[in-house]
Amino acid sequence: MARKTKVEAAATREALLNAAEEVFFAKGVARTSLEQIARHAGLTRGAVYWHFKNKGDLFMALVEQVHMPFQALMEEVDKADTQLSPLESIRLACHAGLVRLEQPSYQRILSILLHRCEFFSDINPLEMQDKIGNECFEDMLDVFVLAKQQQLLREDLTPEIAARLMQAVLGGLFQDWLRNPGAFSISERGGELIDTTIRMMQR
Amino acid sequence: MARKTKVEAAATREALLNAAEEVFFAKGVARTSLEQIARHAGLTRGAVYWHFKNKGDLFMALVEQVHMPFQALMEEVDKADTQLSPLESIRLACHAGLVRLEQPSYQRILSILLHRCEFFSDINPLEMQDKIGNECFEDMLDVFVLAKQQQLLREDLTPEIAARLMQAVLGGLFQDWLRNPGAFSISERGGELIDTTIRMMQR
DNA sequence: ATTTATCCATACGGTTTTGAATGTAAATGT
DNA sequence: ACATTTACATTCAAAACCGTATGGATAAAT
Repeated sequence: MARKTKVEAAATREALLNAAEEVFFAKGVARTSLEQIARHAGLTRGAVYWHFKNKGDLFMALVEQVHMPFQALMEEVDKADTQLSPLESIRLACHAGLVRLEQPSYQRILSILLHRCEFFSDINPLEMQDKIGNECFEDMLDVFVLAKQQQLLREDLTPEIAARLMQAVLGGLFQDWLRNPGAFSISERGGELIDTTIRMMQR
Repeated sequence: MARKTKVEAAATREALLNAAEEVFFAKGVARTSLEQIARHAGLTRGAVYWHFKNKGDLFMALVEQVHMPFQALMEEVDKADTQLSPLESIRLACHAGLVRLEQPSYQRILSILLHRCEFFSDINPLEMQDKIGNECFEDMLDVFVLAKQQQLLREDLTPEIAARLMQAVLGGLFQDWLRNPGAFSISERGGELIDTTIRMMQR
Protein backbone atom coordinates (compact mmCIF):
# COMPACT_ATOMS: atom_id res chain seq x y z
CA MET A 1 0.00 0.00 0.00
CA ALA A 2 1.17 3.44 -0.84
CA ARG A 3 2.25 5.76 1.93
CA LYS A 4 -0.12 8.71 2.59
CA THR A 5 0.69 12.30 3.52
CA LYS A 6 0.37 13.33 7.14
CA VAL A 7 -2.95 15.07 6.58
CA GLU A 8 -4.33 12.06 4.74
CA ALA A 9 -3.24 9.82 7.58
CA ALA A 10 -4.91 12.09 10.12
CA ALA A 11 -8.05 11.94 8.00
CA THR A 12 -8.14 8.15 8.02
CA ARG A 13 -7.68 8.22 11.78
CA GLU A 14 -10.69 10.48 12.01
CA ALA A 15 -12.59 8.21 9.66
CA LEU A 16 -11.83 5.24 11.88
CA LEU A 17 -13.05 7.11 14.96
CA ASN A 18 -16.25 8.10 13.18
CA ALA A 19 -16.80 4.58 11.98
CA ALA A 20 -16.21 3.21 15.47
CA GLU A 21 -18.69 5.70 16.88
CA GLU A 22 -21.39 4.62 14.46
CA VAL A 23 -20.85 0.89 14.67
CA PHE A 24 -20.38 0.87 18.44
CA PHE A 25 -23.60 2.82 18.78
CA ALA A 26 -25.53 0.57 16.45
CA LYS A 27 -24.31 -2.81 17.68
CA GLY A 28 -22.65 -2.27 21.04
CA VAL A 29 -18.93 -2.44 21.70
CA ALA A 30 -18.60 -6.12 22.48
CA ARG A 31 -20.43 -7.28 19.38
CA THR A 32 -18.46 -5.23 16.89
CA SER A 33 -15.19 -6.52 15.54
CA LEU A 34 -12.33 -4.36 14.40
CA GLU A 35 -12.94 -5.77 10.94
CA GLN A 36 -16.44 -4.28 10.90
CA ILE A 37 -15.16 -0.87 11.94
CA ALA A 38 -12.47 -0.90 9.28
CA ARG A 39 -14.87 -1.96 6.53
CA HIS A 40 -17.36 0.69 7.61
CA ALA A 41 -14.64 3.27 7.04
CA GLY A 42 -13.67 1.71 3.73
CA LEU A 43 -10.41 0.41 5.15
CA THR A 44 -8.93 -2.80 6.55
CA ARG A 45 -7.87 -3.95 9.98
CA GLY A 46 -4.32 -2.99 9.06
CA ALA A 47 -5.29 0.65 9.32
CA VAL A 48 -6.89 0.11 12.71
CA TYR A 49 -3.86 -1.61 14.16
CA TRP A 50 -1.64 1.10 12.74
CA HIS A 51 -3.48 3.95 14.40
CA PHE A 52 -4.60 2.19 17.59
CA LYS A 53 -3.11 -0.45 19.80
CA ASN A 54 -6.32 -2.48 20.05
CA LYS A 55 -10.04 -2.10 20.64
CA GLY A 56 -9.56 -0.66 24.10
CA ASP A 57 -7.22 2.01 22.82
CA LEU A 58 -9.70 2.96 20.11
CA PHE A 59 -12.46 3.15 22.69
CA MET A 60 -10.44 5.41 24.96
CA ALA A 61 -9.69 7.75 22.07
CA LEU A 62 -13.41 7.94 21.34
CA VAL A 63 -14.43 8.75 24.89
CA GLU A 64 -11.80 11.43 25.31
CA GLN A 65 -13.60 13.44 22.65
CA VAL A 66 -16.54 14.14 24.95
CA HIS A 67 -14.79 15.00 28.19
CA MET A 68 -16.80 17.99 29.38
CA PRO A 69 -16.03 19.00 32.97
CA PHE A 70 -18.76 20.80 34.85
CA GLN A 71 -16.36 23.54 35.82
CA ALA A 72 -15.90 24.48 32.16
CA LEU A 73 -19.65 24.97 31.86
CA MET A 74 -19.69 27.07 35.01
CA GLU A 75 -16.92 29.34 33.74
CA GLU A 76 -18.73 29.69 30.46
CA VAL A 77 -21.97 30.96 32.00
CA ASP A 78 -20.13 33.07 34.57
CA LYS A 79 -18.23 34.74 31.76
CA ALA A 80 -21.46 35.63 29.98
CA ASP A 81 -22.93 37.20 33.10
CA THR A 82 -20.61 37.84 36.00
CA GLN A 83 -23.35 38.84 38.43
CA LEU A 84 -25.10 35.49 38.75
CA SER A 85 -26.14 34.00 42.06
CA PRO A 86 -24.65 30.55 42.79
CA LEU A 87 -27.94 28.78 42.18
CA GLU A 88 -28.45 30.61 38.92
CA SER A 89 -24.95 29.64 37.84
CA ILE A 90 -25.68 26.00 38.49
CA ARG A 91 -29.01 26.22 36.72
CA LEU A 92 -27.58 27.82 33.61
CA ALA A 93 -24.55 25.54 33.56
CA CYS A 94 -26.86 22.54 33.57
CA HIS A 95 -28.86 24.02 30.73
CA ALA A 96 -25.66 24.57 28.77
CA GLY A 97 -24.73 20.95 29.37
CA LEU A 98 -28.06 19.78 28.04
CA VAL A 99 -27.56 21.77 24.84
CA ARG A 100 -24.20 20.09 24.31
CA LEU A 101 -25.79 16.72 24.82
CA GLU A 102 -28.08 17.36 21.88
CA GLN A 103 -25.08 17.40 19.59
CA PRO A 104 -25.27 13.98 17.88
CA SER A 105 -21.67 13.07 18.48
CA TYR A 106 -21.88 13.72 22.22
CA GLN A 107 -25.13 11.85 22.40
CA ARG A 108 -23.80 8.79 20.63
CA ILE A 109 -20.51 8.59 22.50
CA LEU A 110 -22.11 9.06 25.91
CA SER A 111 -24.71 6.49 25.00
CA ILE A 112 -21.91 4.09 24.13
CA LEU A 113 -20.17 4.77 27.44
CA LEU A 114 -23.33 4.42 29.51
CA HIS A 115 -25.36 1.79 27.76
CA ARG A 116 -23.45 0.05 25.03
CA CYS A 117 -20.24 -1.27 26.54
CA GLU A 118 -19.04 -3.64 29.23
CA PHE A 119 -15.61 -4.38 30.64
CA PHE A 120 -13.03 -5.42 28.13
CA SER A 121 -9.29 -5.94 28.16
CA ASP A 122 -8.08 -3.35 30.66
CA ILE A 123 -10.90 -0.86 30.18
CA ASN A 124 -13.47 -0.36 32.93
CA PRO A 125 -16.32 1.89 31.79
CA LEU A 126 -17.81 1.92 35.27
CA GLU A 127 -14.70 3.51 36.67
CA MET A 128 -14.81 6.11 33.94
CA GLN A 129 -18.46 6.87 34.68
CA ASP A 130 -17.65 7.08 38.36
CA LYS A 131 -14.78 9.46 37.75
CA ILE A 132 -16.90 11.75 35.59
CA GLY A 133 -19.72 11.69 38.12
CA ASN A 134 -17.51 12.43 41.11
CA GLU A 135 -15.75 15.26 39.31
CA CYS A 136 -19.10 16.79 38.51
CA PHE A 137 -20.23 16.33 42.10
CA GLU A 138 -17.18 18.03 43.57
CA ASP A 139 -17.57 21.05 41.32
CA MET A 140 -21.27 21.40 42.12
CA LEU A 141 -20.66 20.96 45.82
CA ASP A 142 -18.37 23.97 45.94
CA VAL A 143 -21.08 26.16 44.45
CA PHE A 144 -23.78 24.81 46.74
CA VAL A 145 -21.56 25.59 49.71
CA LEU A 146 -21.44 29.17 48.46
CA ALA A 147 -25.21 29.20 48.11
CA LYS A 148 -25.59 27.96 51.67
CA GLN A 149 -23.28 30.65 52.98
CA GLN A 150 -25.41 33.24 51.24
CA GLN A 151 -28.54 31.78 52.88
CA LEU A 152 -30.04 30.87 49.53
CA LEU A 153 -30.83 27.27 50.43
CA ARG A 154 -33.68 25.95 52.53
CA GLU A 155 -32.67 25.51 56.14
CA ASP A 156 -33.23 21.77 56.06
CA LEU A 157 -30.90 21.36 53.10
CA THR A 158 -27.16 20.85 53.50
CA PRO A 159 -24.89 21.58 50.54
CA GLU A 160 -23.93 17.91 50.39
CA ILE A 161 -27.50 16.72 50.08
CA ALA A 162 -28.29 19.42 47.55
CA ALA A 163 -25.35 18.40 45.40
CA ARG A 164 -26.18 14.73 45.66
CA LEU A 165 -29.78 15.42 44.77
CA MET A 166 -28.79 17.45 41.75
CA GLN A 167 -26.37 14.78 40.64
CA ALA A 168 -29.00 12.09 40.97
CA VAL A 169 -31.53 14.12 38.98
CA LEU A 170 -29.05 14.76 36.19
CA GLY A 171 -27.81 11.17 36.17
CA GLY A 172 -31.29 9.74 36.04
CA LEU A 173 -32.27 12.20 33.34
CA PHE A 174 -29.28 11.34 31.15
CA GLN A 175 -29.88 7.66 31.63
CA ASP A 176 -33.55 7.90 30.67
CA TRP A 177 -32.93 10.08 27.67
CA LEU A 178 -29.89 8.28 26.27
CA ARG A 179 -31.83 5.04 26.41
CA ASN A 180 -34.35 6.48 24.01
CA PRO A 181 -33.25 9.90 22.68
CA GLY A 182 -36.17 10.20 20.30
CA ALA A 183 -38.77 9.93 23.05
CA PHE A 184 -38.44 13.54 24.22
CA SER A 185 -36.29 16.64 23.95
CA ILE A 186 -33.73 16.66 26.70
CA SER A 187 -33.25 20.41 26.70
CA GLU A 188 -36.99 20.94 27.16
CA ARG A 189 -37.90 18.26 29.65
CA GLY A 190 -34.50 18.35 31.33
CA GLY A 191 -34.65 22.12 31.63
CA GLU A 192 -38.01 21.78 33.32
CA LEU A 193 -36.64 19.29 35.82
CA ILE A 194 -33.59 21.37 36.58
CA ASP A 195 -35.59 24.55 37.04
CA THR A 196 -38.09 22.99 39.41
CA THR A 197 -35.34 21.29 41.39
CA ILE A 198 -33.47 24.56 41.86
CA ARG A 199 -36.71 26.33 42.69
CA MET A 200 -37.62 23.76 45.33
CA MET A 201 -34.19 24.07 46.89
CA GLN A 202 -34.55 27.77 47.51
CA ARG A 203 -35.82 29.06 50.79
CA MET B 1 -24.36 -39.57 32.18
CA ALA B 2 -26.85 -41.00 34.57
CA ARG B 3 -30.32 -39.56 34.71
CA LYS B 4 -31.10 -37.45 37.82
CA THR B 5 -34.26 -37.20 39.87
CA LYS B 6 -36.52 -34.21 39.31
CA VAL B 7 -35.34 -32.43 42.43
CA GLU B 8 -31.72 -33.01 41.51
CA ALA B 9 -32.34 -31.60 38.06
CA ALA B 10 -34.03 -28.53 39.53
CA ALA B 11 -31.03 -28.11 41.82
CA THR B 12 -28.57 -28.10 38.93
CA ARG B 13 -30.74 -25.53 37.15
CA GLU B 14 -30.51 -23.33 40.23
CA ALA B 15 -26.77 -23.93 40.39
CA LEU B 16 -26.43 -22.78 36.80
CA LEU B 17 -28.42 -19.62 37.50
CA ASN B 18 -26.30 -18.86 40.54
CA ALA B 19 -23.12 -19.46 38.59
CA ALA B 20 -24.33 -17.23 35.78
CA GLU B 21 -25.14 -14.50 38.28
CA GLU B 22 -21.68 -14.60 39.77
CA VAL B 23 -19.72 -14.83 36.55
CA PHE B 24 -21.84 -12.27 34.71
CA PHE B 25 -21.36 -9.90 37.60
CA ALA B 26 -17.63 -10.45 37.76
CA LYS B 27 -16.79 -10.35 34.05
CA GLY B 28 -19.78 -8.89 32.23
CA VAL B 29 -22.21 -10.83 30.07
CA ALA B 30 -20.44 -10.50 26.75
CA ARG B 31 -17.08 -11.69 28.03
CA THR B 32 -18.34 -14.81 29.75
CA SER B 33 -18.79 -17.99 27.80
CA LEU B 34 -21.27 -20.70 28.60
CA GLU B 35 -18.29 -22.93 29.24
CA GLN B 36 -17.15 -20.65 32.06
CA ILE B 37 -20.59 -20.66 33.64
CA ALA B 38 -20.85 -24.41 33.47
CA ARG B 39 -17.40 -24.96 34.95
CA HIS B 40 -18.14 -22.46 37.74
CA ALA B 41 -21.10 -24.64 38.67
CA GLY B 42 -19.03 -27.81 38.44
CA LEU B 43 -20.87 -28.90 35.27
CA THR B 44 -20.40 -28.84 31.52
CA ARG B 45 -21.99 -26.98 28.65
CA GLY B 46 -24.22 -29.96 28.09
CA ALA B 47 -26.11 -29.09 31.27
CA VAL B 48 -26.49 -25.49 30.19
CA TYR B 49 -27.90 -26.40 26.79
CA TRP B 50 -30.22 -28.88 28.41
CA HIS B 51 -31.81 -26.37 30.79
CA PHE B 52 -31.58 -23.25 28.60
CA LYS B 53 -31.86 -22.56 24.92
CA ASN B 54 -28.81 -20.31 24.78
CA LYS B 55 -27.13 -17.44 26.58
CA GLY B 56 -30.04 -15.09 25.97
CA ASP B 57 -32.49 -17.54 27.46
CA LEU B 58 -30.31 -17.96 30.53
CA PHE B 59 -30.04 -14.19 30.87
CA MET B 60 -33.81 -13.76 30.70
CA ALA B 61 -34.33 -16.40 33.36
CA LEU B 62 -31.91 -14.52 35.59
CA VAL B 63 -33.57 -11.15 35.17
CA GLU B 64 -37.04 -12.49 35.78
CA GLN B 65 -35.96 -13.28 39.33
CA VAL B 66 -35.82 -9.59 40.26
CA HIS B 67 -38.98 -8.24 38.70
CA MET B 68 -40.30 -5.96 41.42
CA PRO B 69 -43.13 -3.67 40.26
CA PHE B 70 -43.59 -0.44 42.14
CA GLN B 71 -47.24 -1.20 42.67
CA ALA B 72 -46.37 -4.25 44.72
CA LEU B 73 -44.32 -2.06 47.03
CA MET B 74 -47.19 0.39 47.29
CA GLU B 75 -49.66 -2.30 48.23
CA GLU B 76 -47.23 -3.63 50.79
CA VAL B 77 -46.88 -0.33 52.65
CA ASP B 78 -50.59 0.48 52.27
CA LYS B 79 -51.43 -2.85 53.82
CA ALA B 80 -49.25 -2.11 56.84
CA ASP B 81 -50.88 1.28 57.41
CA THR B 82 -54.09 1.97 55.54
CA GLN B 83 -54.30 5.63 56.58
CA LEU B 84 -51.24 6.94 54.74
CA SER B 85 -51.29 10.12 52.69
CA PRO B 86 -50.29 9.65 49.04
CA LEU B 87 -46.89 11.25 49.51
CA GLU B 88 -46.20 9.14 52.58
CA SER B 89 -47.11 6.03 50.59
CA ILE B 90 -44.63 6.92 47.90
CA ARG B 91 -41.96 7.73 50.41
CA LEU B 92 -42.35 4.47 52.29
CA ALA B 93 -42.63 2.43 49.10
CA CYS B 94 -39.33 3.88 47.93
CA HIS B 95 -37.74 3.02 51.25
CA ALA B 96 -39.03 -0.52 50.96
CA GLY B 97 -37.53 -0.73 47.49
CA LEU B 98 -34.15 0.36 48.78
CA VAL B 99 -34.18 -2.33 51.42
CA ARG B 100 -34.82 -4.95 48.75
CA LEU B 101 -31.94 -3.62 46.74
CA GLU B 102 -29.58 -4.36 49.57
CA GLN B 103 -30.26 -8.06 49.14
CA PRO B 104 -27.09 -9.29 47.36
CA SER B 105 -28.93 -11.19 44.68
CA TYR B 106 -31.06 -8.19 43.68
CA GLN B 107 -28.02 -5.99 43.72
CA ARG B 108 -25.97 -8.26 41.50
CA ILE B 109 -28.70 -8.98 38.96
CA LEU B 110 -29.73 -5.35 38.64
CA SER B 111 -26.11 -4.39 38.30
CA ILE B 112 -25.81 -6.91 35.50
CA LEU B 113 -28.88 -5.51 33.76
CA LEU B 114 -27.81 -1.88 34.14
CA HIS B 115 -24.06 -1.95 33.83
CA ARG B 116 -22.77 -5.30 32.74
CA CYS B 117 -24.53 -6.27 29.54
CA GLU B 118 -25.03 -5.04 26.01
CA PHE B 119 -27.30 -6.17 23.21
CA PHE B 120 -26.92 -9.77 22.25
CA SER B 121 -28.82 -12.19 20.06
CA ASP B 122 -32.44 -11.08 20.42
CA ILE B 123 -32.09 -9.54 23.88
CA ASN B 124 -32.22 -5.77 24.28
CA PRO B 125 -31.44 -4.74 27.87
CA LEU B 126 -32.24 -1.10 27.10
CA GLU B 127 -35.79 -2.01 26.21
CA MET B 128 -36.07 -3.98 29.43
CA GLN B 129 -34.77 -1.04 31.46
CA ASP B 130 -37.14 1.25 29.62
CA LYS B 131 -40.08 -1.00 30.35
CA ILE B 132 -39.27 -1.23 34.04
CA GLY B 133 -38.78 2.51 34.25
CA ASN B 134 -42.01 3.38 32.48
CA GLU B 135 -43.99 0.94 34.55
CA CYS B 136 -42.62 2.53 37.71
CA PHE B 137 -43.38 5.99 36.35
CA GLU B 138 -47.00 5.18 35.54
CA ASP B 139 -47.62 3.78 38.99
CA MET B 140 -46.06 6.77 40.71
CA LEU B 141 -47.91 9.20 38.48
CA ASP B 142 -51.26 7.87 39.63
CA VAL B 143 -50.36 8.54 43.24
CA PHE B 144 -48.99 11.99 42.53
CA VAL B 145 -52.25 12.83 40.79
CA LEU B 146 -54.02 11.88 43.99
CA ALA B 147 -51.66 14.06 46.00
CA LYS B 148 -52.33 16.98 43.72
CA GLN B 149 -56.07 16.55 44.08
CA GLN B 150 -55.65 16.64 47.83
CA GLN B 151 -53.64 19.90 47.52
CA LEU B 152 -50.56 18.28 48.99
CA LEU B 153 -48.19 19.40 46.25
CA ARG B 154 -46.66 22.83 45.72
CA GLU B 155 -48.73 24.93 43.36
CA ASP B 156 -45.95 25.16 40.79
CA LEU B 157 -45.64 21.37 40.63
CA THR B 158 -47.71 19.25 38.26
CA PRO B 159 -48.10 15.54 38.99
CA GLU B 160 -46.22 14.75 35.77
CA ILE B 161 -43.18 16.78 36.74
CA ALA B 162 -43.24 15.41 40.26
CA ALA B 163 -43.29 11.86 38.97
CA ARG B 164 -40.54 12.52 36.47
CA LEU B 165 -38.43 14.17 39.12
CA MET B 166 -38.87 11.26 41.48
CA GLN B 167 -38.05 8.79 38.75
CA ALA B 168 -34.90 10.71 37.83
CA VAL B 169 -33.76 10.86 41.45
CA LEU B 170 -34.29 7.14 41.93
CA GLY B 171 -32.70 6.26 38.61
CA GLY B 172 -29.64 8.38 39.27
CA LEU B 173 -29.35 6.99 42.76
CA PHE B 174 -29.52 3.37 41.60
CA GLN B 175 -27.03 4.05 38.89
CA ASP B 176 -24.54 5.69 41.24
CA TRP B 177 -24.85 3.05 43.88
CA LEU B 178 -24.81 -0.01 41.65
CA ARG B 179 -21.66 1.26 40.03
CA ASN B 180 -19.92 1.09 43.37
CA PRO B 181 -22.10 -0.57 46.03
CA GLY B 182 -19.43 -0.49 48.69
CA ALA B 183 -19.06 3.30 48.55
CA PHE B 184 -22.13 4.03 50.66
CA SER B 185 -25.27 2.50 52.12
CA ILE B 186 -28.13 2.95 49.71
CA SER B 187 -30.82 2.72 52.33
CA GLU B 188 -29.19 5.50 54.34
CA ARG B 189 -28.14 7.94 51.67
CA GLY B 190 -31.00 7.04 49.38
CA GLY B 191 -33.51 7.42 52.18
CA GLU B 192 -32.13 10.87 52.85
CA LEU B 193 -32.53 11.86 49.21
CA ILE B 194 -36.06 10.49 49.00
CA ASP B 195 -37.15 12.20 52.20
CA THR B 196 -35.83 15.60 51.20
CA THR B 197 -37.29 15.29 47.72
CA ILE B 198 -40.73 14.53 49.11
CA ARG B 199 -40.38 17.28 51.69
CA MET B 200 -39.45 19.82 49.04
CA MET B 201 -42.42 18.82 46.95
CA GLN B 202 -44.91 19.57 49.70
CA ARG B 203 -46.57 22.93 49.88
C1' DA C 1 -40.14 -56.06 34.21
C1' DT C 2 -39.64 -53.69 30.25
C1' DT C 3 -39.67 -49.67 27.94
C1' DT C 4 -39.05 -45.00 27.47
C1' DA C 5 -37.78 -40.51 28.49
C1' DT C 6 -34.62 -37.69 31.00
C1' DC C 7 -30.28 -35.49 32.44
C1' DC C 8 -26.07 -34.55 31.42
C1' DA C 9 -21.02 -35.45 29.51
C1' DT C 10 -18.37 -35.81 25.54
C1' DA C 11 -17.05 -35.22 20.95
C1' DC C 12 -17.27 -32.77 16.46
C1' DG C 13 -17.44 -29.22 12.86
C1' DG C 14 -17.60 -24.68 11.85
C1' DT C 15 -17.31 -19.76 12.38
C1' DT C 16 -15.42 -15.60 14.23
C1' DT C 17 -11.96 -12.83 15.94
C1' DT C 18 -7.53 -11.58 17.30
C1' DG C 19 -2.49 -10.15 17.09
C1' DA C 20 1.42 -10.46 14.58
C1' DA C 21 4.11 -11.10 10.42
C1' DT C 22 4.95 -9.70 5.96
C1' DG C 23 4.65 -6.97 1.75
C1' DT C 24 4.92 -2.54 -0.66
C1' DA C 25 4.61 1.83 -2.85
C1' DA C 26 4.85 6.45 -1.96
C1' DA C 27 6.22 10.31 1.07
C1' DT C 28 9.82 12.21 3.54
C1' DG C 29 14.50 13.06 5.29
C1' DT C 30 19.30 13.96 3.94
C1' DA D 1 19.21 10.96 -5.73
C1' DC D 2 19.08 7.75 -2.48
C1' DA D 3 17.83 5.64 1.80
C1' DT D 4 14.58 5.31 5.08
C1' DT D 5 10.03 5.66 7.16
C1' DT D 6 5.42 5.65 6.86
C1' DA D 7 0.73 4.06 6.14
C1' DC D 8 -1.60 0.98 5.23
C1' DA D 9 -3.29 -4.02 2.82
C1' DT D 10 -2.76 -8.84 2.96
C1' DT D 11 -1.78 -13.15 4.86
C1' DC D 12 -1.18 -16.49 8.66
C1' DA D 13 -1.59 -19.15 12.76
C1' DA D 14 -3.88 -19.73 16.91
C1' DA D 15 -7.51 -19.48 20.13
C1' DA D 16 -12.20 -19.05 21.62
C1' DC D 17 -16.83 -20.06 21.26
C1' DC D 18 -21.11 -21.78 19.58
C1' DG D 19 -24.68 -25.23 18.34
C1' DT D 20 -25.51 -29.84 17.53
C1' DA D 21 -25.00 -34.64 17.55
C1' DT D 22 -24.12 -38.58 20.03
C1' DG D 23 -23.64 -41.69 24.01
C1' DG D 24 -25.01 -43.70 28.21
C1' DA D 25 -26.84 -44.63 32.70
C1' DT D 26 -30.83 -44.35 35.39
C1' DA D 27 -35.37 -42.48 36.97
C1' DA D 28 -39.90 -42.81 35.79
C1' DA D 29 -43.79 -44.44 33.19
C1' DT D 30 -46.49 -48.52 31.66
